[in-house]
Amino acid sequence: MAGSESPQRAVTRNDVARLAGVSSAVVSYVVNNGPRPVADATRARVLDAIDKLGYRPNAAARTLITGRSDLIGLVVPDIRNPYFAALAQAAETAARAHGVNLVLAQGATGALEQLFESLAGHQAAGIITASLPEPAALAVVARGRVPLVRLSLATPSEGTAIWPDYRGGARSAVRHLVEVHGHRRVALVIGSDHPERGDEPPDGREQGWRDALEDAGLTTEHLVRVHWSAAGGADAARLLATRHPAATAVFTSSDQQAIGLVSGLQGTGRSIPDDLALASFDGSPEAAYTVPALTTVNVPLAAMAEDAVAELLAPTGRSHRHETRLVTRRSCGCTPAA
Amino acid sequence: MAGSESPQRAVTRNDVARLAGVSSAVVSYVVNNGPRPVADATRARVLDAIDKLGYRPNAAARTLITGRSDLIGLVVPDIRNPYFAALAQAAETAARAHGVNLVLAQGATGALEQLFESLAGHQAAGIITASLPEPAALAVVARGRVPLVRLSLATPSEGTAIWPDYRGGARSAVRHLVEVHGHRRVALVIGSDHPERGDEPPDGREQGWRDALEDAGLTTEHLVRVHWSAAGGADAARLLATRHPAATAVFTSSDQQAIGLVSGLQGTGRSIPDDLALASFDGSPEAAYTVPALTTVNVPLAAMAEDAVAELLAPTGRSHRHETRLVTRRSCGCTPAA
DNA sequence: GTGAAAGCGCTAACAC
DNA sequence: GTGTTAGCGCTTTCAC
Repeated sequence: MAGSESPQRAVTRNDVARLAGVSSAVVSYVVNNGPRPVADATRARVLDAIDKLGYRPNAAARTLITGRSDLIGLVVPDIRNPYFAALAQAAETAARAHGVNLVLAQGATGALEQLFESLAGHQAAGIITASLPEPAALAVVARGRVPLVRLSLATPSEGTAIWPDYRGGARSAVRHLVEVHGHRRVALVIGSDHPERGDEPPDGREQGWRDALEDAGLTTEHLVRVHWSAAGGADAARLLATRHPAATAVFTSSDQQAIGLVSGLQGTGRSIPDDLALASFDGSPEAAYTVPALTTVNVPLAAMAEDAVAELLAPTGRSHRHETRLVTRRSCGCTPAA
Repeated sequence: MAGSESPQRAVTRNDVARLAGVSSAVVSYVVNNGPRPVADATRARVLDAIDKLGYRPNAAARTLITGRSDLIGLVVPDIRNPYFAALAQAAETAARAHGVNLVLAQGATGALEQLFESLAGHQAAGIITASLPEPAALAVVARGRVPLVRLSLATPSEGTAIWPDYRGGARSAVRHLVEVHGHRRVALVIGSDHPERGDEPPDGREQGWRDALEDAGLTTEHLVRVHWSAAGGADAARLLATRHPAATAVFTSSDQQAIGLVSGLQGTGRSIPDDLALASFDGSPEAAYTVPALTTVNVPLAAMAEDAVAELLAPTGRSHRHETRLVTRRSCGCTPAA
């Protein structure tokens, strides 16, 4: 349909060299812009041959010799979770901008060793993980000398970490509920991977909630622990009704929980924001389209992902925190901007 | 902290062979379970050496010689879109089950050539795309002999396709609005990548809506064309109010549009399902947590993704359609199950 | 500014 | 059942 090339064998660098009348080394210099200079005329001939032949470098051969591929791994617990989807889109964009490919892997703590093993076997340039790796998984990347950065995980662990200011963000949301809307009893719906065990390492959101309440001389008694998911939020709606009916406002640790909470409130006769003011954490895009729209703490995922990729490609070993920003919408009682 | 291995040079197959007292070929036979048999005792020695040394096969070397890597590409327009996030999670799960890694790429028609070029350079075992490739991109994979399957794209194109029964699914949803809830004027909110141009190739959802209405002897005059997104759905809310105020029910071509529509209806005095019954298409998880919960046509993404991966790994060239299933919730006027 | 050549780690004939 | 060996396509050192 297109031409008459013989597609039997892949075009190699030698074919290009032959057509351009140069050695294969020169083709390499041209393709990689170095490490040796090439005369302009020669370069043009090579480029021309590459084009004519439809030559495409073999990534495996390059990786084999350099010992480093243009792959980086991204590990998230579940890509369906909109927060991780947003994180993945940010990571893919950043990776692409740096000319590297993202290998997507889903997995939770305890199931990461295999994943890391596979990524290391590919000589991945690095791994970004939003799942907290277990020690065995950490050992794998250490042995393979694969740089690792924890993205969006404030929990202390080895390696570099890039995370949002969970504590400050939570504090600003709760402070908003207290100072702007006058709430005195603000509940916390805190996320957990295992709500029944309740042994999560704290990431600052709970502390931020305490900070804001203590700053205002209020008590921090209304706390409910559920999954991070929308289903968890629906659970929280029930728990709040039975255990903390006096709370007039609530801060949820994820937008998904907020969505589930709103859903779970249906048919209970309580509505948001009139009977219960709501602010959450994440800043996911859908927060603008819920009913009512969510007031939420925006996490700068694009900047964080960019930092994570840059860190992998040129490790500095410096962990750092990113500032968050409160976005007010209807759910806290704010009226839409005119 | 862990041991005292010398992590300077990577452990190779030769190191394993030496420790196990066999040749490197035998190590290969053990690692790959073939192509030649190995005595049990020898196998045990090799496995033991692998374990002791922490040997990990070099994927690049293997790819170089076999000409095929264990990578498959997944191309989606935007992973933040919950439909594609769900598709990606299904694809990742299926890929993992087959022992292959997923390279995530985001891109739309017109920007796929580079992406495919990169994937082909990695000797990807195949590419799953949910974005419709332009001819130039198609040429790349053809030249590189990379199997391609279009997932969730019914639009005619080259290669194999796996898609949901858009037409039948839409028809069943609209029929439900008509037959069960008695609606006579059912609007369609159809998605488009370029609503202003309106030159989308049809995928069956529009036809399914027509089918159901024509089956019932109703007119198909209420049609609005907007983006697939929640923002598009909010636009649709406005357009319906001004252009099609008589419609008493609406079928949206994506859950995101339904979410945006519900959001856009706020403050207009019309509520769902009482003033406007709503059914949509996708079956995304969040449809259960909107307010009201969405009646939607469920797309069997897990099965589709499994088929797509299987097709890449052992091409049959057979395109096929998957059945959908209507899930009724509050938005169409159905009451929750007792 | 260009070329020759030595591998990178692995697979799979092929020999025994 | 096991060992020997010839490359896969590329990068880069070292000559010229």
